[in-house]
Amino acid sequence: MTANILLVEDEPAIQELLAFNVTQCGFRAIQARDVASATAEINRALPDLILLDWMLPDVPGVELARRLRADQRTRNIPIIMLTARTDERDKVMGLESGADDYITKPFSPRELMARIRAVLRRRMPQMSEETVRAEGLELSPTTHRVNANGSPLDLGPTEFRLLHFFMTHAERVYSRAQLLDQVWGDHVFVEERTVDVHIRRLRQAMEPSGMDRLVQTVRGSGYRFSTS
Amino acid sequence: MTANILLVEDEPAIQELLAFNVTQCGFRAIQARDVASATAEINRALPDLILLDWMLPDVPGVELARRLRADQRTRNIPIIMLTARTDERDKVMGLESGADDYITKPFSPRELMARIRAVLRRRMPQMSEETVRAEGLELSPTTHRVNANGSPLDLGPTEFRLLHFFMTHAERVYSRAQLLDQVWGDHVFVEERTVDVHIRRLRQAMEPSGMDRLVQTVRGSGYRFSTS
DNA sequence: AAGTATTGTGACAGTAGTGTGACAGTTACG
DNA sequence: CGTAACTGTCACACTACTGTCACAATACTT
Repeated sequence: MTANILLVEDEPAIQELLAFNVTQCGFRAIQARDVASATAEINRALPDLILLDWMLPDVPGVELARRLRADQRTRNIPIIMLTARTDERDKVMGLESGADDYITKPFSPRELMARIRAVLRRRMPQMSEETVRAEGLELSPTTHRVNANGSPLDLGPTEFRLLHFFMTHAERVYSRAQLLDQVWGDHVFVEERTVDVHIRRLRQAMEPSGMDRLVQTVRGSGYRFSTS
Repeated sequence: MTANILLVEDEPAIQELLAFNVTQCGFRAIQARDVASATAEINRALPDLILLDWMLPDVPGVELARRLRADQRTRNIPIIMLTARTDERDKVMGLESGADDYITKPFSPRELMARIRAVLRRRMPQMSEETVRAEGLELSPTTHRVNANGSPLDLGPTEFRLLHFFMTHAERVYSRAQLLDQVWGDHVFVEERTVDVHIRRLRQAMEPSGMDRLVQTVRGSGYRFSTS
């Protein structure tokens, strides 16, 4: 997964530091010194994530963020704001402009990387519109249908999203909180045990085809979707 | 969650101030005046966070940070650098050495505490998620699975954490008290002999693959995970 | 060799974590 | 509207795990 990351920053020293760290982590760094060249780069090829400085020579970074959010094509590109100001109001403005996260200068490279990864991880699942297949299961996001060994599965909306998430994130264990974040959304206020109930409903729907064994409980940790 | 914080600072006045603030916030303060004693403290028991002064009598703080980052066992311990210098180059150097954050003297106690909490919050949830391998053993925290020469091991939650700790802290002997701190958590009230029982359960699970020999008893001291 | 300290082991009750059925409130849709 | 589907929550059942003990086995001391 070599994501393209667009760095918009005018100070050469910081620009260089960013590029160094980003490439170090296996991402591809695309550099821009101002909003004008950033826009050009975006038009050339959509990046997977934008690291955007607050202060830029031509137009404020927030303004670019707003523009990107207004455009259908760039709406879903995650943005991390890079700002020197620390007072709360600026932070809120940065977020309300559509940034997914922000980080204040001076920043620690480790923290920056952690946030980049977190944002990318959060974004990735919703980009996949392709049909997912695994172990006789076939889930198609576009037609909203699931097949288990040829016979259709009847799932509710939540169970569908849950199964879709599991199939695109197989093997890994997810805690109830993580599943709530990923499947329900990271803002909702729902009991963690609700996850259990939907897991059960998913298993119940998968039981006739014998596929329910794929949804596994990891006691003390959460759940896992696995073919073994 | 009373985290252990190691304070490495030579000036007695600041050392005291740090210790006061840290304990005030419910953390346990471990004090060291130089790199030598800091290293000794780290070897005795791994702290959850290190507050590291830039200038120290024996070795520069950055050097200690680099060393800690190079060692497998201490790689994931968050470090906050404490520095009087404010010019940008020093900051970058401090961060590239692997510090998670830094704070310039003179600092406000509130800011210090905020950073400590932020770093801890960021660190705590993830216990080094990388797959650990040793001698035909393969433990993956993300999938929550253990393989011993290809065949899966069935471990309870505690045995899993115990093995994970051992594999990431191989060769070294740990007393029962230290194991309770590191694997159970430093707040729990549990008999020391309980460790013995879990060691036995771990060995029992590893026995079919012949891996139980890796968990060794050091009479009078504790246990050790070793490949020899 | 006996005596003492330390560790291994089996059993067991209590408990935390999970499965499950039922139900009321909500939304979707004809 | 009225009905059907879906959602979130609860109470209860059930299971696996935990911590502790008593006693056996072992290593060390004198």
